[in-house]
This record gives sequence, C-alpha cells and structure tokens, in this order.
Amino acid sequence: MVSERLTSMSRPVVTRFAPSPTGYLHIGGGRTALFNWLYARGRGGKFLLRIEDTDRERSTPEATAAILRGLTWLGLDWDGDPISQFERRDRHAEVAHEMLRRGTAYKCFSSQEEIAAFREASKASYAVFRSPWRDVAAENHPDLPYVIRMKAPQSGQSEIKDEVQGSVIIQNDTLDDMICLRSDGTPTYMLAVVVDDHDMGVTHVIRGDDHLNNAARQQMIYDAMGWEIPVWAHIPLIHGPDGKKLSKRHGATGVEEYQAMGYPAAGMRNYLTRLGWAHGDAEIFSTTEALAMFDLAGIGRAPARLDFKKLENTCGHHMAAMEDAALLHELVAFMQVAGLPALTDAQKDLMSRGLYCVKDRAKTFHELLEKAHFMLVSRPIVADEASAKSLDSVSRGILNSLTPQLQNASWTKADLEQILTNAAAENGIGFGKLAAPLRAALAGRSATPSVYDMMLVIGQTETITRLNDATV
RNA sequence: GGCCCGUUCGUCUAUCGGUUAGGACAUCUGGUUUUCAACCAGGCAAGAGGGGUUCGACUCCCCUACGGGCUGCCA
Repeated sequence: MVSERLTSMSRPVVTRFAPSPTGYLHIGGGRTALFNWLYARGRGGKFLLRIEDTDRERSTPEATAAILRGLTWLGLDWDGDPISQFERRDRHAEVAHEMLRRGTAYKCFSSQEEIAAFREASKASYAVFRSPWRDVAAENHPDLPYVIRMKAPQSGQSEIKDEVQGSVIIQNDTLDDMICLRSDGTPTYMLAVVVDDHDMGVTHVIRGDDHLNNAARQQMIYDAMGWEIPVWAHIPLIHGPDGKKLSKRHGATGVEEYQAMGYPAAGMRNYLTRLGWAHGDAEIFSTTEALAMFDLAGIGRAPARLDFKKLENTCGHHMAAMEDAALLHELVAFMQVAGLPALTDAQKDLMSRGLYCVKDRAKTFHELLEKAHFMLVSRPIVADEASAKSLDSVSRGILNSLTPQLQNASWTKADLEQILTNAAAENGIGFGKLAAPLRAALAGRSATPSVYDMMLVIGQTETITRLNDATV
C-alpha cells in the first residue's frame, strides 16, 4: 500500500462525486459517493458534486434530479452547488489550447474515416493508432477540421500510485495520443475530468476501478499542465448476489428502489460502508463512528457482492436504535416514496406514542408498518386468516369475561399483567392461549407487539371497544 | 488479441512470514419466550490450482485457471 503523499496531507481534503446524468443513482455510484463523503467529512474536508453532462444526447435534468434525491436520501450532503461539466466547456477548450502552446498537444487532421479504416486494417494486431500529424509543423497544416491530441510519451512507463490498488505500472507504448478536444471544439471526458478536478481543487479521487487505466492517461495531462496529481483510490465495483456485474436482473440497482423497499437510510449507509471496506471487526456503527473510522487503507481490492440478508440485519439494528421522532419522520417520507396513503394526524399521534414497541421488531419500514397495524386500523377490525383461527367461541367467551375487570383497571402495565395472567390461570390455559385471541381482537394480526404494549398504546376505551367488537 | 486489476467459510471480511486462520450475516442444534422480532449457548463452514523463495507461507515471486476492467472524436 502506498502511503499518502506529504503534499496532500498538508492541505485540506477535497473529494468529489461525478455522476453522469443518464439515469437514476446506481447503488454502486451511491457507495462511491458515500466513500468520498466519508473520507472528506471525516477529515473536515469538502465533498463536491460535479454532473458530467457533456454527453448532450443522454443527459437529462430529470436524471440529475433523481441523482440528487438519491444522495439526499442517503444523507450525503455536498458543498456548494453541483457543477455542470458542460457549462465549463470553454475552460476545457482553453486548457487544450494551452497544451498546444506548450507543445504538449498537437493538432491532428486525420478524419474519423481514416481512423476507422486504420482500425479495420489492424484488427488482428490491435495496434494503437499513431497520428501522422504528431510532428508536423504548423506551416504545413491543411485548412481542415482537426482534433487536439495529447502528445503522450511513447516509451517508458507510467506509474499510478493508488491507495487501494498499490503501484500500477502501465507501459506508455500501449497508449495512443488521446483526443482532448474534438473537431467540433468540445472537450472529451479525459480532458474535462482532469481540468475540473484540478480547478475544483480535488485532492483525492475516489472512483470505480473501471477508471484505473484512465488514470495513467489523465496523469499525462496533469504533467502537461504542470499540475499536481491527486491521490488516487480506485475502488472495486459492486456485484450482484451471483457475482456478476450488478444489473436489473438482480432486482434493485437504483438507490431509490432501496428506499422504496423500506430500508432505513442509516442502515443502508452502514451496510454500504461495510461493503468493500472493513475496520477490524466493526460491523454495526453509527454514521459518526463511520466518519471517525473510515480510511482508504481499509478498502478491499475485490468486488463485493450485495447480500440482502445482511442488509436487512444491519437495517434492523438501526431501526431499533433510531429516535422515535426521527423514525416517524423517515417513515412518512418512505410512505410517500412507496406510494402509500399518508398518515393522518391521529395516526401520527398514536405512532409517536407506540413506536417504541414496534421499532425493535422490524428491519424495514414495510415490516414496521405491518407491526404497527394495530395503531393504524380503524374499527371494525377485520382479523386476517391466521389470527382469525384463534377467535373461536371459547376464546371469545374468555375475552368477554375480561371486560369488567378491564373497566376497573388502572391501566398500568403491572395492573394489566395481573389481570391477564389471572384470567389465563382461571381458565386453565397458558398465557399464549390468551394472547392469541387478544391479538386477533386488538390488531387483527397474529404477529404484533406485546399485548400489554398494544393495550397501553391504544388506551382503555379503545381496548374494551375492540374486545367487544370481537366477542359479538 | 494486448494491457491492467482481482481470487480467505455460502456472503461481507480480519490477518499485513510463525494464529487451533478471528468476527459478522446466512444456515443448523438446543435454550428462553406472549406471536413476530430479538436474545443466550453451541455446531457446520475458507486461503482457486501448480511451482518457487524461506527454518517457516493465506501473507513475497512466477505460471495456470476463473472473474472483472480498459483498449471511442462515450462518460
């Protein structure tokens, strides 16, 4: 592992996330953003956003909005306004021309047809294209459209000092003179990233390892302009459960889909942080703890597979640990995204009083809602198939006999406990046999919080009314 | 084809030349229990294959296999 360069350690960290606005925020992109965010924020640095919208055909404002929504949901905040790469095209062109002046780039008049013909002819050898214009003096240039190509070294090697991949050596003769400025005057990606990262003061480039090879060429631009090369950290991509590249076939690929599936953002952050990164045995941790622990050295080099079981488990821990108010707030947002009807004020009120007894039994918001059903239904309560079985004539009779005692109860947990255990004993049944019909009557479900908690939450009047409903 | 990266239990991973290869999720067995969730105790389970280097390799080097990436006037 290469240690961080001194120059970079002496200035504040600036990272960035640079998505192409061609669709929703991919879960892999979300993790890349998270790593950048953790690294910068954990060090008091800046986390910037750049929208790589130079591909005018595929870029849409809707996609940009979706990406920002995804980041916001994940809790990743960025500094300043997102930067549009497209709007910086003049600056990119300016740098290309500066390279021309410096002699580190040249005008190439080869047409796309000529290049295509070269590729066709050298299909077998896969030779790299060598422009015949590399060393042609300006006075011999024709009056034709041209591109500006990087005058890259053709021998020797380039070293990428990568914090994750270690030292990576690329032979310079395998690289062609990449195009920096197209014949229509627009910049290519390779030029634009370097110029933007430099101008934005990015100190650490943390991105997918599909860019590892690109780093060698990008370094050449930094060198050509005399700019300082940032610290590289190329992280492996996320794969589906079967080890293949994550695709729609695997289910959810978009961050917002995970929100709709009901995973709490804190759990998602925790899980995603641990996916491809480790710090000893740390598994369940808060974002504050993650910020303190996160480092580049802990990032693994192999692609990690998404494991929904572990995601759920992680989310369960966070769900239980969340403050009631925050949990309710996130639940409301979730219901909106999932297209569920909004909670009424009465429901919210009940929920804020009863969340304590459901949050540690759920791993997703869908489960939370299911467990909270007793707070959300309105009478008459219809017992579902499983719970209806426990409402036979015998148990109805027992429930009915409970009513007078409940009417006189002080409605504390201790009091209710005494009434119910006595009732079970008097009827010669185990407590479980009594709890089942109570669940059916109070919630219409067989999987619910403790019967005591339900009674406490909905209150005396409502409890008795529901029992009466069930016994008629 | 060329170049680059990767490969520890089913999964996420720890290990940075000497460990009974550890933890977590999942799974299995028992316990607890008021259903669900949880909890407690325990079990199963791993260094891709082959060569080196070394007193000693999961760890360092090479080869092979498999997976991934790059090889655009896409990003």
